[in-house]
Amino acid sequence: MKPGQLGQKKGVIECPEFDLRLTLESGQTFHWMPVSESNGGGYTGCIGKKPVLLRQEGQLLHYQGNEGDHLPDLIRHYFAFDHDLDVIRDSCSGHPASFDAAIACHGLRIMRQPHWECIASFILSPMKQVAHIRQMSLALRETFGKKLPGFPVPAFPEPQVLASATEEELRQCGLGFRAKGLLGSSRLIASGAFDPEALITMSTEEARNALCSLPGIGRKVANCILLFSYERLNAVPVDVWIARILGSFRSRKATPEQLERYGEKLLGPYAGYIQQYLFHQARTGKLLLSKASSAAKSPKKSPSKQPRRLVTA
DNA sequence: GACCAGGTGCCAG
DNA sequence: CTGGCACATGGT
Repeated sequence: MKPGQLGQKKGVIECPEFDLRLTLESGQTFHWMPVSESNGGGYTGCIGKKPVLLRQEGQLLHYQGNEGDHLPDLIRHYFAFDHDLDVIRDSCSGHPASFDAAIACHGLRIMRQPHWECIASFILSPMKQVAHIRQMSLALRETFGKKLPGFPVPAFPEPQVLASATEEELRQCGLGFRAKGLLGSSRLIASGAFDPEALITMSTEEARNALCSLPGIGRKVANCILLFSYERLNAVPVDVWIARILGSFRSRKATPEQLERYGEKLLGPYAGYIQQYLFHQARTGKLLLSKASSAAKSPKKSPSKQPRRLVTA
């Protein structure tokens, strides 16, 4: 393709019940770059290897990308416009706090992200805030990813590329102890010993076990990947936030796996979706978890673990 | 400066 | 099986 034509394909598609900003900033994907208002607003990023600029105006989504990338279908699939959000919202109408969160997060969709990109991104996630995961993932793209002419964000590097890097090179992207897991997982996939595509036809349980066999992936990260890349909409990743929330619904000192099963049961067939609504509300301070939190962490003192109360703002 | 972040792996009881 | 701890980094 000639350079002059890059990024010249424009169009618009309908996007009912969709909030682009909310979806891209909800902590399921990490590389989309906001465009300043003075430059027209919106976000630039890649859907797999295909770069695109997106701008939402009400129920319309304007896109700009490369000729021949079949962007409308790609976009609809990536953002899962086929998910029926009304059904999902109503699936938790029996649980007030969840229902409130679902209404507040109207238009937040669980995406279908490319498998490897999602696996790698969540290997970066342990003990990091969303903003930091974003930094690391962008650093990997800048350092190892393929540049996409006319667009600021490079593609996510293939497993083969990361597999041939050194752990030290990965650490220079700010990964810290996560570099080892990412390198190990890259190698297993690059060598063919692990095939992300094979999980598609597995049961959720089998797929989770497969993911947990990769270095740097435990149950929480596996559930994120299942939810955000393999359409397992009932998968419940139990992180610190969800543990607090579910713990306040139920009781303190349940194991993460107990909380996960409790969440699956409480939140229903779309538990992963509802979990994401609760996660977003809690993380953005719209679910108030009462402040007894810092007291529960003093190393030596008696562990007076009071349950944190959950209140809707 | 302490505290916390979309946890995992490993080792001792 | 459970509890405890090291592991890196960057922002409040």
